[in-house]
Amino acid sequence: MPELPEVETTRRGIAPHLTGRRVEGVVVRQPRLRRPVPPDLADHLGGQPLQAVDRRGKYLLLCFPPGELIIHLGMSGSLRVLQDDPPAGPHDHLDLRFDGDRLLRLHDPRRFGWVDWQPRGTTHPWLARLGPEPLGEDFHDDWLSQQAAGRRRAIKSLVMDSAVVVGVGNIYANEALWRAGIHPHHPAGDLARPALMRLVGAIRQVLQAAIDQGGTTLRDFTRADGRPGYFAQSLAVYGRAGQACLHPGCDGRIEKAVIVQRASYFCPRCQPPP
DNA sequence: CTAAGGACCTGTCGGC
DNA sequence: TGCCGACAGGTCCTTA
Repeated sequence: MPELPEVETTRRGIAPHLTGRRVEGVVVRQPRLRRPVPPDLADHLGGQPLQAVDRRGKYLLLCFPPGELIIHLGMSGSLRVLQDDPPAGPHDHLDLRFDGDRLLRLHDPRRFGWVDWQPRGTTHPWLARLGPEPLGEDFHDDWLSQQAAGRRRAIKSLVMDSAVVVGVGNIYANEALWRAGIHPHHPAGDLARPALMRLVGAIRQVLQAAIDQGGTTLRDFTRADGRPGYFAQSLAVYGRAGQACLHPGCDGRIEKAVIVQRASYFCPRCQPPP
């Protein structure tokens, strides 16, 4: 479910309801997520005020004075802010109860998400390896060129590598490559500089547009307030196999192929094979 | 070092 | 209508 725009939408949805409030209780119903939920979460969080909700790539960071609670939503996770204490349903694995009867509830049917504690001043090993934020100033032409140089792997695989740039998942990788006119299977190291420049711009544009529209709702993604995101209607290639390419004047039809184990959609005319 | 494949889970959808 | 396999937004770890 969540790529960077969905995580950012979630962050913006929960932060205003919880920032400044203290944790009054922690309920773990299912500790077996992708990694085990730390058994001592309540010791870290109890009585602590939430200072901010930050995001790094697709990781949410709930910041408290002694450290940060890291939450990754995996494929199917979502967070909701609820009032009072409504009954938990299936797959409601974790609750954080805050003052004012606010409840932050983690729901994750596939349990690919995970939660961990990071003491203040330390960096979790998984966060330490992350590349630049796609919407930040450290993600630029020089960086992508340097990362692509000498690499034989498919460009789609490269931009989905979180050490290269964070937050570009399968949907938005497909969309950005279409916008940039690059075939997803093109060897990264063979791409000319102008193509890589277009790709940097396209990644930025597609992610920003998706954030502006509240993320993409496919199947079970809903925002923290329960409303859907609207970017799905803006998808140009993802899920559009067999349909007409949306580039003006192009008479191509979107094709689907599996590249590096993931569904890839592209226009064979706008994105010529290498 | 690089790149590909497997693993972790459940729910949904299409086809027979 | 019912069953079964394929597939789904992620990413770490192992293997070659």
